[in-house]
Amino acid sequence: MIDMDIIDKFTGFLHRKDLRATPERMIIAREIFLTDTHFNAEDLYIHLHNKNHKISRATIYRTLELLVNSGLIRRTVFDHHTASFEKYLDKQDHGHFICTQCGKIIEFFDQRLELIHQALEKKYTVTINNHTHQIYGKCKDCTG
Amino acid sequence: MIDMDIIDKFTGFLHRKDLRATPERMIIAREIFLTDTHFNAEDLYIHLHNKNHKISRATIYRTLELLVNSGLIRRTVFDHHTASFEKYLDKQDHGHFICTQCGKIIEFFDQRLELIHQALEKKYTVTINNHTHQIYGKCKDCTG
DNA sequence: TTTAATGCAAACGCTTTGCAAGATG
DNA sequence: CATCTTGCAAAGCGTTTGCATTAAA
Repeated sequence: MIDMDIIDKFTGFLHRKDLRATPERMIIAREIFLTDTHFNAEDLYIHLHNKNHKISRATIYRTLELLVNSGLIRRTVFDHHTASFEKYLDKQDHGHFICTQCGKIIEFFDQRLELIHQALEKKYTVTINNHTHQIYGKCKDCTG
Repeated sequence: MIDMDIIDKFTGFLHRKDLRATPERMIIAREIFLTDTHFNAEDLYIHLHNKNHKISRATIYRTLELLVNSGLIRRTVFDHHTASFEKYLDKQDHGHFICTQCGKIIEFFDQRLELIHQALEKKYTVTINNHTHQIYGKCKDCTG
């Protein structure tokens, strides 16, 4: 089960850091890994409360940070205000196309990006840790 | 004079939109185009007050929005909170490398990005309006 | 039983906005 | 003189934090 895998990885991370596997953390991790969308903290808060999991916003924010640090989810800021999160386990690096009309997000991948990064590291003698590549425009349905 | 050019373009934009070329707007536009760095609203506020231009933050935010809409400056959100701005007249499209240690920003350009965008437009039938490409890591001086 | 996590509500930081006073075309 | 813009202060919004209470190991 993929779920189990994720829960295991998260508890492993928590133990290594001497942190506790609380019910709240487990619920949050499980719910995130049952869905496959981009979401923000408030989405998650509402989703959890709809499922009768009364977890505070504070705990959600704190747990999202842990999940980011563990590498299990990725945080992206698409525009100003509101950070977006997505599951990131065993997922290949990708950019995002965001439709400015309907909000749809398309994940895209292009190997040439890797070449651009390599060239950059070489040219400026820098070390790359992470990156974000966001493209804004109109999707197929919203053009016209 | 490049300056004059920018002031002209801005007033042209304002007139087209039936907006007024107030002293505050002219001062802000001039100061932005006298410098060549990335800056945020607060930087600009302080800079203006150091030069004894007592312009309110509200007006700065409102004018920055106009300048973005006119295409004369570009707005980028590097990480959460605080939007960054840069002069964008006659400037080629570029990405940003941001050193997570010292904050230095390197602008980089790679023609292959254009190819990636073309492929994306074709593959998903989308229209691209703009994009941001940010790379985080350590610069030459901060590695080690 | 020690140390960490939760929830609450208040604080935060950047940005936006309502409104009265003032300036522009 | 009609309309737009300014400055102020207050509100907005997402996020973080201090603190007392509760719970994990």
